[in-house]
Amino acid sequence: MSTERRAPLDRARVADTALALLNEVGLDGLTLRAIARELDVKAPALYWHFKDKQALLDEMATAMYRRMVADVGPAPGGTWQERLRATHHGLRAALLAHRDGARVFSGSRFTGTDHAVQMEDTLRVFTAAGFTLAEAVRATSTAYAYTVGFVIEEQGVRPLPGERREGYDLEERARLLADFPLSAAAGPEIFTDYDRHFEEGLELVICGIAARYGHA
Amino acid sequence: MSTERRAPLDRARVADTALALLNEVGLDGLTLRAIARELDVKAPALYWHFKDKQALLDEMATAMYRRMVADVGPAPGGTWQERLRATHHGLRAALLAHRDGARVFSGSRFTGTDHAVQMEDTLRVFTAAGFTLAEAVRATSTAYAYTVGFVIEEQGVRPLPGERREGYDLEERARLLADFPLSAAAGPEIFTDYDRHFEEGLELVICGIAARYGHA
DNA sequence: TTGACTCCTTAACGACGTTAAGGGCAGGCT
DNA sequence: AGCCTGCCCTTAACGTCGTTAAGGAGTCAA
Repeated sequence: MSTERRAPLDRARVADTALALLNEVGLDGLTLRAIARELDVKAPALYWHFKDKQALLDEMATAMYRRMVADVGPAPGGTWQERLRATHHGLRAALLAHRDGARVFSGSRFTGTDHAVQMEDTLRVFTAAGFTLAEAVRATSTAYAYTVGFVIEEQGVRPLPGERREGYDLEERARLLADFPLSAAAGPEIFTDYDRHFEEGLELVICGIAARYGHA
Repeated sequence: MSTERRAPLDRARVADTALALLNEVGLDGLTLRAIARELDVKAPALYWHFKDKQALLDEMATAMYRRMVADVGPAPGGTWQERLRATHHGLRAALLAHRDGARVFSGSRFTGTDHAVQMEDTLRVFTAAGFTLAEAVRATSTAYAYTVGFVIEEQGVRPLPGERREGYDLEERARLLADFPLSAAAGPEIFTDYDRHFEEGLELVICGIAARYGHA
């Protein structure tokens, strides 16, 4: 008989396990009992490490952000445009890495101040390029809102890359919107090719920042 | 004794009542039992009109959109910039009109095809201004993602205009981020004056569309 | 040996979304 | 008049959820 005792839980391991489970069951299926089962523990044990479920979701969001920062890396010597492209491609990838990732992320707040490292880096790149701090914050916040909004929409249609939620049949949509020819024709332009469309929208935002604040 | 019988429910009245209740209790408190109580009815009665709770939330989102369209009105003779400004100010106002409005809205899908009237109007304005359909969809979708993302963030901090969620004290934030001077100084630029900041971000998007697609 | 601290269990509570079964009331048919 | 059909709602209940209360097993220091 094995007398080995499981190593004690910690917040990071719980969050990682919960993120893995999220991909299988989705946010609605992500119950404390299911997470606990995955950790070989009973549900109330989680309350030793988190004050409530929201605190666990916050830790999950923080873990997602940390992973994104690790993938993107620190600010290199590039332009503010390259920086913005890199961070927001990374952010979208981090959100897409988990089913309902954007909903989890946008409904939570970071624990700790780790996220400030990246924020500081980015703001430094912008102010060094001649932006005022207010302009830099406007530019990055606008791009951030765009990315989060985009991925929320995207995951509403496509929970995980490759899957597709029911009720989004393009042909049926075209039939329903027969009286609205432009809207009907817009279907493929809205509901396909999210990678390219995200990129194009991000370029629109970047162009706008350059045009309005004049730091080409 | 009053033998008057309550008029039968219908989907619209249920959705309206639920939206009113939403402002008092928030999305987490918006239970079918509470909605039913407000309508002087028992919870299972709602299942006669909606197949499940999500269908009711979809109807609520549709009602929000309808109200926004009514406020904005049909496409006037203005430019595409004016059109974009009008619709997205209207959209933000509609989302802000209800606590957790953006979360309800972004998690739901419209019932029916009413929303296509406005979409068609907008796409017509853009194509008439010289945009290809693909450009028009990119432009409007980008602005849409921005607005939804912005208001989700906004309502995370400020559930209803005038209120402020706890845990967002600017002074405490500045103290925590003492090691990150730019991020610390960015606080007021992020967490105050949402009206003006939304407008500025929207102008960035509009500038980007004009610059990249060249239809001044 | 005792006591404190850490990390987890068992048991239970109230609330939730949802389903099953059926009842009252309207209107049209015989 | 009686009956049927369909609409709109009720009562009762099921299983699951987040969460709390109480306590137990293990570790380590005094």
